[in-house]
Amino acid sequence: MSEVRVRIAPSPTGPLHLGTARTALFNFLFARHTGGTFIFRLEDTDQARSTEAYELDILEGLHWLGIRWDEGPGIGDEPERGSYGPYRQMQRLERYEEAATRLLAQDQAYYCYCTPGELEAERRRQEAARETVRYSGRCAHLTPAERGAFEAEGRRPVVRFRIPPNRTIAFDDIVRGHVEIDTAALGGDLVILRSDGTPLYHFTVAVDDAAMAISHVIRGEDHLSNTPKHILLFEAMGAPIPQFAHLPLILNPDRTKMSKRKSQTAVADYRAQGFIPEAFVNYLALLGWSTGTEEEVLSQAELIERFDLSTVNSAGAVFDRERLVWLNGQWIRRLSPDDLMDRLRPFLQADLDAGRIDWLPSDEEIRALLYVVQERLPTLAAVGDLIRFLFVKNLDPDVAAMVPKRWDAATTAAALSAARRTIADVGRVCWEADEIEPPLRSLVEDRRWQAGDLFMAIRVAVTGRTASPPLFDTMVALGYERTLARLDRAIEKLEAQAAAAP
RNA sequence: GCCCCCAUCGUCUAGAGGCCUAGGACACGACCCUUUCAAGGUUGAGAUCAGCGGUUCGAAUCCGCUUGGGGGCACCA
Repeated sequence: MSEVRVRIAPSPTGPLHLGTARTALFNFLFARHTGGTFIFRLEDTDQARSTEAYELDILEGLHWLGIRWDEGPGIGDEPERGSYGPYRQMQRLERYEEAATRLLAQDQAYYCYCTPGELEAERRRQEAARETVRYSGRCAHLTPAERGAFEAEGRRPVVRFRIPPNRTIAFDDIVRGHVEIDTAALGGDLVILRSDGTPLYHFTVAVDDAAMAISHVIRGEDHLSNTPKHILLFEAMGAPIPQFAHLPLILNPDRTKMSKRKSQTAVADYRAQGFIPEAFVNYLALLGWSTGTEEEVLSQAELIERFDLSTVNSAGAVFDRERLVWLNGQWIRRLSPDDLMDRLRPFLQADLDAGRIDWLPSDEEIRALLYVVQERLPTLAAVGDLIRFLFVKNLDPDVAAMVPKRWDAATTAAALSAARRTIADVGRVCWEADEIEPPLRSLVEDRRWQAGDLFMAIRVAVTGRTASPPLFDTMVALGYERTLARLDRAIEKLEAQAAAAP
């Protein structure tokens, strides 16, 4: 078998899309598994919609996911790599022109002078007559005189590639098996060069895949019906035909092709929401493929080792955010403390910028909290919800939340006062969770309280919420002075409440 | 409209003719653990394998049809 060369060829007409990321990943996994070459090529011939910002978003997004290419553009100041370049189609225009010229010379392509208006009218008529919509081939056999007349009118021709009218194109798709499509269904002769001379997608794909010696074309199922056009172009250029593998589409919950209208499709958004690349890659790899075992949490290395294109599913897969969140939690729990700390910092900074906390916790403060926080994080962005109360100056605990069902405001105030004395005594000696808990438990026992009642009252007093990391660790993180101050403030509020409504 | 593809729990999937009274995971319920929230553990509910015909001693698995869904048919990619 010849060398494996695969490619991802996104178009910078939008931010990195989930589907592009998944296709890139499958190409990458296949290349790494087989020891082949993974190529990145930018399809930027749609000048009207392409932007540099999108290009950067795609480059950086794939990089963030840990998907590296062997050939393709560099990021930032990095130079382009690979000997089949350039890898930006706008820098390959002469090649398409040359290829088109060759096809014209061989009469496999011709100039077409139909205007967009004429084409539009033709299509309407076909639709009205319930005919198959296709280019009629009006310009397929113009005489030099006719061409001259059109030129004299000032018409600028497109170049069309001749699609044979009655041929069945067959290929063996790696994921779908044998596929046959009749050329009659292809819509007639294909425009390969616009009237301004720039090339169109189906043409550039075939020219570049041939020039870059692509061995396997791995892409979304939405290209399945277009494959015969590409095969015909490969044939016309005398290029070998690559193997095809059409991946199932990623779907909206209503099972239509995933779109930004109905789902969140930008990879950057997931990143901003605190998903980590390990989980994202893991999730994407398992959308439409599985190892065949019951393994679910897999690293990039494990995915590469197990990946097999021939066991990719053929049915579309609904994107399930809940499952992604679960995997994200799995991966967050596997991070080392230092790593987690580094990844959390930007999210805490964002909380500070948004005014949700009053100062940025120091590394020591974060480190002290890691072990209580790590198993509670579904996403990195959730860190604020978990520990925000530690980094605000003032807390205004809700009295109703503080008072357990069995108590009223006055008894809660009294209980907290007793607890405050106990805590104050402990803290002077040694401010550690193991030192705080026993005396509070004996207090509970002496007074015949329910442990949960007292602890909940303290929790709300000290954190302002009914759900928090473990209470004693939380108090340690808060510090002796601030814990007491918050208890005092809570007792004040409770007493005021008790006095107002006895 | 025409062409192509697809079809197992709500979702992602295992399943390559007997191992399937269909397994796992997410989500959901219960219980255990427990100071709350998580995490973890145990467990439950959840799929007449879209339907109908065939092939076969035997079908979720092979074939055909039907139905349903999706995708493609640009001087977009």
